[in-house]
Amino acid sequence: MGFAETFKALSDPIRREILVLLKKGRMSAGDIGSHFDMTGATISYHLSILKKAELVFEQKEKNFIYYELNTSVVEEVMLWLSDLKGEKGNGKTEK
Amino acid sequence: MGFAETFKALSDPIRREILVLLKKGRMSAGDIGSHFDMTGATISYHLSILKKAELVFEQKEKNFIYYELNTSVVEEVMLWLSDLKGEKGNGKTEK
DNA sequence: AATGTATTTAGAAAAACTTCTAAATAGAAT
DNA sequence: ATTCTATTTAGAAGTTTTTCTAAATACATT
Repeated sequence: MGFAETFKALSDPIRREILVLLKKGRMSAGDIGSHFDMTGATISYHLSILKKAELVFEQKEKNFIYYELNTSVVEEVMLWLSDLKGEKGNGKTEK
Repeated sequence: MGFAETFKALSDPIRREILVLLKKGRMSAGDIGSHFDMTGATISYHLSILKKAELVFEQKEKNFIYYELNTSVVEEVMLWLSDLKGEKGNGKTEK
């Protein structure tokens, strides 16, 4: 939770691309990594940040770890932006 | 445009708070600064980042500079998130 | 013209971020 | 049990971000 972590996670292009990949469905860390020209360790670092932001969750299976998009947090961010835009809502604000 | 700059701008809590302040209407740099325990120079730095991200625009008047929220970029971010979530929307960006 | 007010720019220091290599962990297959 | 495969953790290097102080700019007022 906390918009700080969520927006920070979204602020990196690699991490946004990972999220877009996950739109199609869950993927293992290795499969995700194969889309980028970086070491597995670096991908693991990015996944850990997405996980901390709760933008993804993981499922261990055999010796793979699958990552899946968590759309509910995406929704929360949209609500914050919607409120910023001055959408009806209840006028509550959070930083 | 460029989501990189936009999300990066949104990733800082001070900058998000500035945007929330601007919900009520335009404010001068000084008025914005008075809400925070930081030097005017630092506020100016944050405003420059919001400006680069086009999340705000400025209007010079006398020797004041007024800042105002740019809701259209907020809207674009919402669309990106909506697409990520797999919304149908207007079908602009499918996969 | 001189001073004051509002804001930005420059430069520097500290903290945070991104990336790598190398090593560690955990489960699967031989 | 040993080795292979998938992934993470640790430590270090380079880069970027955030903040400050001090100086600069620009307009307004005296």
